[in-house]
Parts: sequence; structure tokens; C-alpha cells
Amino acid sequence: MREQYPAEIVELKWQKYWEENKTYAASPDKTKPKFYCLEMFPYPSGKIHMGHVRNYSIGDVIARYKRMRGFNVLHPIGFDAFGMPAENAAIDHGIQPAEWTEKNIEAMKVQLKRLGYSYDWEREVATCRPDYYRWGQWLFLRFYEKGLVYRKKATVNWCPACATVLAREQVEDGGCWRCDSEIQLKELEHWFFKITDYAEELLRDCEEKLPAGWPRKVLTMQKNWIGKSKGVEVNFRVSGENIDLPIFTTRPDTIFGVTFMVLAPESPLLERLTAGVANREAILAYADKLRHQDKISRAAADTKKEGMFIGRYAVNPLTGEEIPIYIANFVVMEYGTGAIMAVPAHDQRDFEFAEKYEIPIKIVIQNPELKLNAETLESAYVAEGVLVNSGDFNGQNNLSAIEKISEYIENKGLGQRTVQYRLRDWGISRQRYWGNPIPIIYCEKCGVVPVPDADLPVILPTNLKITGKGGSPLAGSEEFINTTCPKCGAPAKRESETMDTFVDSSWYFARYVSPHDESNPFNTEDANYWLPVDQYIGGVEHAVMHLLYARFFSKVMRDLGLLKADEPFANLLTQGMVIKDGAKMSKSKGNTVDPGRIIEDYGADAARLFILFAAPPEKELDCSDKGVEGSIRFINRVWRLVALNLERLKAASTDYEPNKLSPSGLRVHQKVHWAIDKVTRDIENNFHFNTAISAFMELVNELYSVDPGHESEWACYKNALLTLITMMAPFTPHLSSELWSIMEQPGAVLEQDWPQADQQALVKNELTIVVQVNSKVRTKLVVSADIEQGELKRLALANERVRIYTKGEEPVKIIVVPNKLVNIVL
RNA sequence: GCCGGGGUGGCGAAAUCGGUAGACGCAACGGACUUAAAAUCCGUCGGAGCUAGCCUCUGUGCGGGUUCAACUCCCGCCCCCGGCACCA
Repeated sequence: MREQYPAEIVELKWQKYWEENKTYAASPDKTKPKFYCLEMFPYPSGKIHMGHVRNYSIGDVIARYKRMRGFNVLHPIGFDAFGMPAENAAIDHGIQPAEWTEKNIEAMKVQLKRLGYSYDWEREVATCRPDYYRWGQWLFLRFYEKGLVYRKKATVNWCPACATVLAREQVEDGGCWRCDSEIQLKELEHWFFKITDYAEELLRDCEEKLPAGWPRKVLTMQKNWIGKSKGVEVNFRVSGENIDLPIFTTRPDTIFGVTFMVLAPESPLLERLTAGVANREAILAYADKLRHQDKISRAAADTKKEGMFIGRYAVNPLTGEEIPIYIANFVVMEYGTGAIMAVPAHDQRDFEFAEKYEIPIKIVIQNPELKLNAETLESAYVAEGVLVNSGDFNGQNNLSAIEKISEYIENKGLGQRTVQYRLRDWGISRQRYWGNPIPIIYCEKCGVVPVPDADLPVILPTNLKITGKGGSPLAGSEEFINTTCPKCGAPAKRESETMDTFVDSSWYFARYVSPHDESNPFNTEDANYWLPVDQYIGGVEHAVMHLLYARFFSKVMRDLGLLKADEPFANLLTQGMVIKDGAKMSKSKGNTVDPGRIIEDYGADAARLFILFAAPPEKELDCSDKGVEGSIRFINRVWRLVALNLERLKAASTDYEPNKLSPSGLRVHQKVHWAIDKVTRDIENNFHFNTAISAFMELVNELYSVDPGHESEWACYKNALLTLITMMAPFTPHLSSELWSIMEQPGAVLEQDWPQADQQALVKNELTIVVQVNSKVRTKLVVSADIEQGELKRLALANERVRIYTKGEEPVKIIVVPNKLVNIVL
């Protein structure tokens, strides 16, 4: 046997064995307790990166650990295979996106297999294959029937580089989430998913169902994104006209302080309101200018507020006061009613606007500590206070006045309490080729006609020329676009746009439960056994995109009767980013680390161990240190432990009586059980694999420090080694499998039960007690574990080093912490 | 501005309930083996001090506090990372 772990030979051998024996296929036996372990599936770029290695190594330890714990584990993998890069490759190199993608999938599968992950490859899905996207279309149609899909003209975010629309979640700092190009705004007919119908439930479950298993950070991000505000919709009326001007406010307590109103420049009321106004043309032209102001900068809080009086007044329904109506850039049409009541004294935005246009400021909430004066006010007063200038409500605390005034408004029929969400409907149309075709047909006579189920899938043609010019490639394909109306049979045209790829990834976790089902997106019975996913693992960058969409889909699929689970992912682990030299890895920065190189140089187990040991999963991981050296060194240390004693180990039994061991043998025995206990707890609580691995290292250090003599010590030693190898199996499956087999152990190490710590062995019979004098450590005593407190005190006081510090003084008190310390206070 | 998470050696990080701060590893340094190197093994490794001891003092972003005892709890700050942000 070699003295070094021959990584490549051993790893390839076991990978072949696992593949041939389908070792990791989930069992169809639904009576067993299940565990569904899922990692976010990759985009098939063709090469895995360190982020993948981290994500999938974490998932693999969990899956293998749960398997050893007796669960029926489902651990699938697939490819999120639609999307821009394939199209770009087509444009740049003339290769068909389908071909390019399948090639990349093949290349990535080789790499994933080379890392030895325990995937059930029989269940692989790729979203770009018709047997998958067919069911995405099918779901679209069910959503459509439920009224959860609609088409409307809307201002949408347009990425000029990707030549497509983006959902709001996909815009980051005014740029495209994928390519960073500056977003433009366009008016387009667009398909939407009505995610807002589920806003309330999506929000509620952030508080009810998910907190036990999701990181608080992600829940907060989702809650902020949904952005629920409770308030009142109040009807203002245009002075002298029969026109209602409803506004939404969360601050009805300030309603007596309204001194003007503002409409969004997009407001459809503007036409009517300005009818007959002298400078109407100028106003409409100005509104037009505001509308075309760059939306990104318009939306920024630090943009200068600007607006214009539109020559009309509204009446405050509570005071009867006439107030001027403005249009301004800081009011957006998409939120609330697209109009606001402005209270400059108590809202900073309104304050800035009022100052600029010299609109009166009226204080209605007085600071109880420092009297406010409208003349000298330098910014809006937004804190708590007492109502003034507010008629019957004077003298009330403003927080309770919110309730009282809301009630008053409702009672008088002036408006009603409502709830507003920041969440908008999800725009899913993409003007791209490499995506799932939207299964809709446009007929001159019948209008919008859904493709009948029997005609699914709408196949994405794979023989198009992708040039990147002139709009959606599908629109240019006569063969694709021309069809007949399923209703009347007349010539009709297909929808030429495809779905956002986030649609494809919103339900893939369900497809894995029955990936080959040819009559349903997935089998309901299988889904009800396997779902929800017990552990989902992926990057935090999907906190409000993928994870929100998938939750939405899951709830709709439940309401369609396709599955029972309310939430798709019971537990979520968001791993930290992999960085290099303190910066995010990227090709443009040239600071990438290629996992392929590490595997080549050190092997898969070393790569896995390194990435798991470097930091706890949720933390950022810097790849720049030379930690891989350490992990291969450790693997070789374990290897040699067997290699150097192989014959003796094979000959040894594993039966021994702990209380008949020599002191060093007993130390090994205790260390093993300490390690079992520690590793188990580290995995169970928060997956702290780094400290679990450090426990392996400590155990190995212990094994190197002893020299077994007689038979029972060898038995103890062998048992310790086998336990170590067993516990390491989820982390280093190749090494463990090989050592298990070399030691001629029956069966496979990966099928062993997870070891159990013997509580007896965890109990120490000797303890080291710290002795402090005035809270400073002065000495340590090694005592028998069952020592009496009085005896311990006596020993401590009698100790020579202690006496140097007590100098004969009588202690004020002596604190004894059982099994830990004695503190003598003078 | 609001919300969330952080701040511990040269570095990555440990530290159940408030009870020995720095486990485990990386790097570095010294030594053994070797003709030499690699590999391996042994040792040192937060800072300061001299009397060189299993010593003393000091040390977990800063300033206070509670406590016999604080990385840990409380109050007030500073800094870093992530998210949201004219959302009425």
C-alpha cells in the first residue's frame, strides 16, 4: 500500500463503482422517512467554479449524512439551461444554442461526477429540453385559466445589451443584474404573472411558516421586497368639478396639514383636469418631459424634486380647505393611486417641494419637547407628537390619532382603510429566442387564444439563424410564427416572445420527484411524499428573485391541487460568496480560481475538504490562502494511519473493554466518543462543517500520539480509525470508501449507520479545575470528578500558588462552578 | 435614512448557559532525518516586561455599566459588509 493517498486512481475507481451501481438512486419506498436535499441547479456555462464546488460540497455532506442517519434521501441535480449566454455564443460563433448548451451540460456533468457528488443522475433535468419546458407551458396555461396571467401595456425595464425586458427584481442599482448595462424604459405589451394576488400569503409565511428554517436575513429581504403598508385611501375632490382624486396615505394623522396635492405625471386624470386651463399646453408638455426624464435618476431619493401647478384646486374633505394640485417627478404612478396629499411640515419630500415652490407649511403635530415653528422649520418633523390645528383631534397623540382619523374618514364615507404592497406583478415576457415559448396564439377573429394542452409543447425551433439583430428571433421565423387558430381554424400568429428563465427555475424542485412523468408536470403522490424540500442550499443572491418566484409558484401549484405543501423549501441555507483577495471573483478581474486545477493537483476529496474547512458555510470564503495544502496533508495523515499499520489492523478485533485500557488507550477511547458527539452536534446545529473537520484533526492527532501495545489497545485503535473513516465519509467519500475496503470491512462505508457517542465515555473521571484568586487564574488542579465542593475549596485554599496571592487573608467568598473553576474572592 | 449581519493573532477561524480567550488549520521561524531537496516528524508562534517562571502585566473595534467573573449581558459611539430606499 502506498504511503500517499493516490487521489486520481482511488477517486475514479469509486466514481465508476457508484455510477454502475446507481448507489445514489432514491428509493421508491414511500414508507421510509424521507429527506429531500437540494442545491440550486447551475446554469450550464460549461465549467464549474468555486461557488458551485462550495454549494454542492455542502449539499453532499448533508445528503450523505442523512443517508447514514437512515433517511430515504432524494438528492437530484439538473441544469437551468435557458438564457442569454447560449444565444450570445450563437451570435459570436455561429453555434446553435441547443447544441452549445448540451455540450456544456456534458462538460459540467463530467466535472460534477469527478467531484464525487451523490446525485441521483437518473433524475437529471434540463430546462431547455422539450420534456421539461412542455410542463412550464402547461403551468402557464393553468395560471392563465386561473386569471393569474394577463397581458397589458406597461412601462418596462429594458436592457439594451441583452435586448430584452427585465423584471423589477432583476434590476440592480439601475443596471441589468446579468450584464450591468444601464436600464432604459420602454412601453411594451407584456405578459404578467399576478404574484401580487399572493402578496399577503407570501408575506404571512415569512412570519409563520419559514422563520424556523430560513435565515432571518432572507426573510427580511423578502418582507421588504413585498413591502406592505397599512393606510387609508381618501377621496379628495377637485374644486368645482365632479372629479374624484383618491390618494393613499399611511399618515392620516397629518391630514389637517395638507397644503397641496401632487399627481404623477403619468396620471390619466391629467387630461381631464387640465381641460380649460389657460396654459394647458405648457402643463402637458411639462408632464411629458417629466415622463421622459430618465426613470432611474428620477427614482433616486437625492434627485431634485420638480413639478408644476396645473391650475386646479382640490378640497380637503376634512377641513374644506382649497389646495393647489401639482404634477411632480417624485410621485410614481405604480404605487397607491398615483397621487398624494402633501404635508410639508411632516414629510421630508413634501417639505423640499414646498420650499422650492413657496407653498405654505402647516404644522399639525407638535413636538412636545421643542415647540416647532412653521417659519423656521428646517426639515420635516416626522417624529411622534401631539396634534394641533386639527379640529376635534387636537391634543391627541399622533399615533393614536392615526386610528381615530381613519375611523372618522370611514364613518363619513370619505375613504377607507386599505393595504398597499410595494411588490408589483412579475413581467415574464422576454424578447429572446433561447427560452420557453409562451403558448399563446393571436387570431384576428378570436383574439388571444391559449394553445390547447394537446398541442403542447410549442417547440422551440432549433434551426434558426441567431444574429442578435432585429428583435426577437422567433418573430422572424415564418415557420414558427404562422399557425392556425385552435378555435376557428383561420390563419393566426404565435406569440414570439419567451418566458423569463426564472419561470423555469420556479418549479424544477417539483419535477425532480417524477422527472420522467409524461402526462403531468410531476406526480402528485410523489410530490406529497417528497415535498417540501427539507434542505435547500444556494447563494444569497437569489433572496428576492428565485426564492420569491419559487414560493409563488409553489402556492399556485398547491391551489391547482398539484401538491399539498404550502412552501417549497422548509429549510434554507444560504452559503457565503467565494471571493479571492477580498474581492468577488470574476473573469474581468482575472482573479478566478479554477476548481479543475485543484482537483487535478490534489483530488476531489481534498478540494471538498478544503472548501468546507476554510469557513462556516454562511460566511464569505476567501480562496486566496493556501488551505488546500493543509487539507491534502490531513488526508495523507489519515491515509498513513492505515497504510503504516495495515496488517496489524486487519488482524485486530474491535472488541475491547474501555475500563481495562491503559491510560493512553482510554484517552483514545474518550477522544473518539468526544469526536462523535462534537461532529454530530456541529452537523445538526447549523452545519458547522469547519469545526467538525477540526474534530477529525484532533482525533487524528490523538491517534498519532499513542502507540498501541496489547490486543485490546489495538482493538480500541482500530475501532477509533473505523469510526473516523465512517464519520469522514460524507466529507471525503472516496478516501473513506477506499480505506474501509482496504481494511477489509464488510459492506460499504457509505451505508454504515452514523456512529453513536457512548455517554459513558463522555464522562470524565478526572477534571482540570481552574483556580482563580480575585478572578485571575492562578493555578489549575487535576481532581477526581466526584470531588465534594468542600474538599475542592480546601484543596484550592491549600494550594501553594494560591497562598502566594491570598497572603493569609480570609476570603470574602469562594465561588465554585461545578466541574469548571473555583474563584477565591478576597 | 431604514433593515439585517459583522469587527477576536501575520491569515482562515474556535470558544453550549457569562467561567482557562485564540481549539483546529495556514503562513513564518528553529530543529531532526537526508549528500541535498521534497515529503515526514519534533518544537516555538497575540503584545510587553525581566527576576526567564508552567512568571507578571496586558489583550476580543472604542467609551461606560452590571457581575466574584464579560468576546459573551446592558447603555452610548466608531468602522466594515449585504439589502432596501422619493413607495406617500
